[in-house]
Amino acid sequence: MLSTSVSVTSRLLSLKIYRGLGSIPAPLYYDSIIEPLGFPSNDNLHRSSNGVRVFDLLEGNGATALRCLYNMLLKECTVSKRVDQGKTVHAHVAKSLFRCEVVMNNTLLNMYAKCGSLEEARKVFDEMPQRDFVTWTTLISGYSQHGQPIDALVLFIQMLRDGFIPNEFTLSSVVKAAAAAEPRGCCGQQLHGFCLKCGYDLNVHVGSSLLDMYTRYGLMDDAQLVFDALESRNDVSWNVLIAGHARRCGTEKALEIFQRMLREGFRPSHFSYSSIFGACSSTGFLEQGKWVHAYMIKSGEKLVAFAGNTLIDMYAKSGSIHDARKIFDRLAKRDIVSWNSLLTAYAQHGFGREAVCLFEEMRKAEITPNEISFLSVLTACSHSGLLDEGWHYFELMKRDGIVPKAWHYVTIVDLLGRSGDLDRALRFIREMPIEPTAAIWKALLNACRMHKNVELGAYAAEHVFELDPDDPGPHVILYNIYASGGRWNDAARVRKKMKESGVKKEPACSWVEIENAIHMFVANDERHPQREEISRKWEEIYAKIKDLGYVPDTSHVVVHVDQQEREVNLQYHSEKTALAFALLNTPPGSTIHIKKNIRVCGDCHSAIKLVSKVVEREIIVRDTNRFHHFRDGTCSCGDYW
DNA sequence: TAGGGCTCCT
Repeated sequence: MLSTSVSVTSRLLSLKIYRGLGSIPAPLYYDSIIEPLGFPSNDNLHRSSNGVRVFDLLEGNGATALRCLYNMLLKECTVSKRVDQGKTVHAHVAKSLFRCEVVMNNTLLNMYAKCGSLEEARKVFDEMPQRDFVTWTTLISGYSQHGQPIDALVLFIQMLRDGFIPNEFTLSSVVKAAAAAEPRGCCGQQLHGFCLKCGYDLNVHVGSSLLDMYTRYGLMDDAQLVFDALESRNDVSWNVLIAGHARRCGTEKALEIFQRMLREGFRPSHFSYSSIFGACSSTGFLEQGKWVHAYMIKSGEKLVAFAGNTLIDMYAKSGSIHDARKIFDRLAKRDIVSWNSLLTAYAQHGFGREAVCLFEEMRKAEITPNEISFLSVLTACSHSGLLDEGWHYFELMKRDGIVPKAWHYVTIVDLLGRSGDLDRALRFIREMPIEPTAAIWKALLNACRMHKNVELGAYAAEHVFELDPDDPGPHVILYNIYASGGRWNDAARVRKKMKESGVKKEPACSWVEIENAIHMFVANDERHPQREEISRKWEEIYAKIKDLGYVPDTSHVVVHVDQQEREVNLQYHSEKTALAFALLNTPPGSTIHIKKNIRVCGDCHSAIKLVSKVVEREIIVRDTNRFHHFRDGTCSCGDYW
């Protein structure tokens, strides 16, 4: 028996499994193999990078050493997700005296499950002569962690039928599966009842899973109840609650829980920071986000990619593209998401040249761009009108073996549309190997609006209405195309159709953040306490920009009323009111940040360009698509958005 | 030998 084991060990070594696994540190050999066998500590052993010397020492107890070796190799394969090498170890285990051992098979099953090789894991499970509750739990968590929640739930029911008793490990995985399996079903609540009956509902692991499940269902009060009842809390339970509120745009609540977490003496991790920064960026709470960033620096937390990437996104989405770059430069170690975050930021701000430079820098650093990197650089090219560069990267992407997805095609249609070559854009749509999506037709529709092509615009709009009938945006764009061409009958028809189909234009609103407070404005707002001052300020600005040649473009008023009334209507658009308010309440010379829930209107765009010149200030407007940097009478979008 | 939180995307 002994000689067989040793010979398997030698064969493993001769198969270069050890070497193929890379650097298993020598102390690990000592801790896992040598010490349990009672060998004395040996400095040479610690320093040795050559496993052979270690195994020379093991000949005295082959079976135990071999079990340790298999466990250690499988652990290494699991951690480094090297399933191919795991299969080689599996082949040896299958021929060994351990092949029927439950624990050894559980380890193998775990290796496959963790690597996401669920078919292999299932095969091990099915072929096991004996199973225990760990066997069931391991496969359930494998399914749960790798996007097969229904399989996890089915297996859980089978487990119960076979008479196995689940424990806190099983339940935390199965609750996670329930949260992913259905948007808001009763299955999760039934499971909660089951956990309660088993006495696991207050356990920190099961409780955190339940808490997460309720936040995903949107049942925040239930989540809070679970959290309050937990018998103990750790950083994960706090982070789950913070992340839950952050995901649901409950930024203020997320910040409040974060502060409570600090008060109760828990140290935030990069998960906490990442959730907070993500929440601040999606809702535009820049000042609060900066405060948390400052706290992070003060507490000595290192800027790792995980939180740093969200911070890049936060600064970029708040309009501070230069701060986003600073964070990127300070990251000790960057991953692909770091590069993509900054690329995306440049794309959203219309910094096409910078995006192209960064993309090249990335390739020089031997980082392989993925489909998001290409999407970002293509979007940046289209937002800056870099037609040739855009084509170049589209071809490069295909050469690199990345199959373009619908959103890549959108950017190319946008790029061609922007250049004014609408026929080529249409030809491109007809020749693409995928079925055009609503977004692709929307890109063409938008180009038709820009270049005032009524016929093609109507054609593109028909496709959009068919594929995405509920989006009010395209109806408004088609209305504007007809209106700006003076075709009021057609425009009225679009309006009638909107009414009949129940599609409602989203009410426009703009907001500014001044000294930690968000001020929101809607068109013709009569209720604002400073409305008279705002109105006077705008009239003053209006007179100045008129002197510079501003002519109100009344085609942007989506109501067919007389010319004078249309001009008046235009002057009370929410972005103009927000701008007047910001001018009244911020120091001269400072940058003004405005956010809008829909696309900036064309007339406001022309007006804000001139305002930036008149007041000599930079004005940054974020709408649903992108950022506009207005400075000295021009906009970074080059009037195409 | 098994568990919970995970950033970038038209």
